Amino acid sequence: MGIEAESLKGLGGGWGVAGKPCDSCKFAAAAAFCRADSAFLCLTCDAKIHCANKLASRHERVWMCEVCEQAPAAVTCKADAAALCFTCDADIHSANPLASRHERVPVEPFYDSAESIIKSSVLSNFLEVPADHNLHASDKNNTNSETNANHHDESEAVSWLIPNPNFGSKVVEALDVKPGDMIFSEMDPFLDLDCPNPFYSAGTDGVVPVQTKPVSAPIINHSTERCFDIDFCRSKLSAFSYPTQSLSQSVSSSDVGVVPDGNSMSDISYPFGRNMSVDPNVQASATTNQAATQLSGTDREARVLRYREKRKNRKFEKTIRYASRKAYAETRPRIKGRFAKRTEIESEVDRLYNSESAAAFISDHAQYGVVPTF
DNA sequence: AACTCACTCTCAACCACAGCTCGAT
DNA sequence: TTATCGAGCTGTGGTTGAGAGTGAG
Repeated sequence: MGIEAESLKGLGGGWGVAGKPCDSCKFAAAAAFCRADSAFLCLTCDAKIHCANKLASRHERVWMCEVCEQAPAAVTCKADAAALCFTCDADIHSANPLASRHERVPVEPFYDSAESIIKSSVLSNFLEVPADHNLHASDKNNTNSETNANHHDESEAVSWLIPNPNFGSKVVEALDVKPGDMIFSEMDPFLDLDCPNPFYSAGTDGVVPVQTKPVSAPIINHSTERCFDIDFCRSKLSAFSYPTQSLSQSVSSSDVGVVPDGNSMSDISYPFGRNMSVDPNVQASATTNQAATQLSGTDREARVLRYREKRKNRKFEKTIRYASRKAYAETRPRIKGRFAKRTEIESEVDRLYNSESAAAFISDHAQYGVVPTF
């Protein structure tokens, strides 16, 4: 079981929600749960305790839930590449039919020290994926589209995950991502997962799915055309068993009805390091409102999960909605690639077969059963 | 540096028709 | 209220040609 770089960032309360404190040192955030000791341990304490003797080193340990960081992970979702506790698993994968189809396997315990596993995982990630930071600094001539795509994706993920505004902006800056590269409208389609998918909503034979009318999401702000139509409050993740502190934060930020001014919807969407305004007054007001508009860790987490979900399922290749039409199209006669009337084909065949040259050709090659091409 | 030419690549348009939608009866 | 009919619309794939992009001279 590898630990993704993203999840590593999340260690220690990456969602803005304080992770469960280590039962040993009571200081650092717990990173693993020891079943034998029934204890939550940080990396240091885990290494200290479970490397002390051979018996301790055989204790089964599992990672903390990557979402809530409050409970030991119980399952690993392959689609999300995340280890989740029972609560988060139930909440996330009951959110929509698509999510419920995610393949999940029981989390596998580990026996080495958590720290060494993370180090080796980081090393493998480093070797596996070209280091973007170094890449951008040293190899700006690399125009490989795939690399750029990965670069962009990681930049997106960073923009979602970085809890500290300054840090976030620095990372984005370090990744050499221009503000224009992170236009919200580009990502927006991947955020709103609540639109019904005709492929999954179809209860018929699947050849021609029943198309349901799209359900329009509630509009948050009617006063501006630039309002993005996203209702983060619908996230079922708010039902997580977070400490009341984080819950109240979530409620206060989402339920007080803070009406963003002008472009501030994008401020909500990118609460950290996304304020492109150069007007100091606007900056000041934005800073003042940031506490109110800043999404809680729960909301951000929900958004990231939605984004990941949509990103995994987006398809750039052509999708066939009607297999029967495809079958007909493939068998349909053509003339220079265009569909042709069957009568035209028949007359064309007649013309070919009735011409003198064709008759001579056929008589010469009669034993081969030549099929005319059009 | 600016221009022309040849070549490559991308993408919209075209076609017929089965099957779906929806209003009229 | 339900069933039927028909007009109109949609989507399907291979080929083509226009236009954009690129490199050499």
